[in-house]
Amino acid sequence: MPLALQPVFTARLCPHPPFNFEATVHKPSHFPAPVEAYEPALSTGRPGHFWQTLLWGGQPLGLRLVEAGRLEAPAVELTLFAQSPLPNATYATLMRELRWRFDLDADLSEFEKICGPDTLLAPVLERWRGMRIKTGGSLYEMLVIYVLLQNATVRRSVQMMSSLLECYGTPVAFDGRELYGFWPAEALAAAPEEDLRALKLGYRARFLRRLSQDFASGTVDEGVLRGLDKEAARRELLKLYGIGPASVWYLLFEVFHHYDALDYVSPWEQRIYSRLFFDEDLVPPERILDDAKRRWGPWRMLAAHYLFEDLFWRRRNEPVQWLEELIRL
DNA sequence: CATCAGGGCCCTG
DNA sequence: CAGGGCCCTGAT
Repeated sequence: MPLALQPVFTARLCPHPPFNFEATVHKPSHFPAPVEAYEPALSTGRPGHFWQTLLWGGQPLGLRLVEAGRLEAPAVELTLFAQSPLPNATYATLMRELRWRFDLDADLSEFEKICGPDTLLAPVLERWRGMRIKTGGSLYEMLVIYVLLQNATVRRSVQMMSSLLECYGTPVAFDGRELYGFWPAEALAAAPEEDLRALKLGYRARFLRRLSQDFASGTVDEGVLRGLDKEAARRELLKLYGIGPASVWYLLFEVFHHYDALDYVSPWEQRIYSRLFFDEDLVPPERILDDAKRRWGPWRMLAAHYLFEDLFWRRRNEPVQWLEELIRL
């Protein structure tokens, strides 16, 4: 039986305009995991809805976001679900955390001014103006996801994530949704490596165990890392076991919000950027990086994110053949 | 039936 | 710094 959560707190969030709810809460390029759910706005007038679980202070919470205003007059209705009411201080901390995770205070005006006229970006900005980074989970949770992406196809990453959630996650029910709450780092830190290998994680079992142990023993401070500049953060993150340049690239952008974090391209993205930026099959990484730097400067990763997500939104309406071959779901 | 690479990274020489 | 090895899968 899933853990039943009740509404305990509501708030109206006002993002810095312009804001695009749909493009911020839902990233079609991400592999699906049963820790979140998204329902687009319906023609009946029902606004867009987003749900996710949130492990906070050791207990699983539910979060619901509903679009309540867009672009220049943005607003989001937020509801928190829990087993029982939480202290007001916790709500305040959570609101700050969520403003960060959904990048609600970002000022995109310079980005739009400088990059808006760019021939590649202009049509995309037209469609997705106000899109932000979304940090789907805590640093620990995002590290788990990035480890599962390593040297695996999308299908395999999805399988590994499901196995882990079924084994170590907490099923919760709120607002008519059933999702999994993430496990605490302690849970995997204590798990024997054979147990993890039984979930077909392969050599990633060792990475996840070591990372979980490091987080359980409190040797990593996400707050401190958020305060570092990009290069300092990169150096620190590379020290994490099982985390190399490809994972750090994702981290610096998605988790630490460095809009210029396009300093590395891994093979999969190389193929996609080659098509998007040059309409070619495979362009050398250096050329991709140089071109992005020249076009978008300090906003190059944010710009790449816009192009990338736009592609995956387009794919929903009609399959993009070359992309389908790369995804192999 | 083999062999190979896939949204890497560690470790060794 | 280069290169072998690593888990598991689906493609060839």
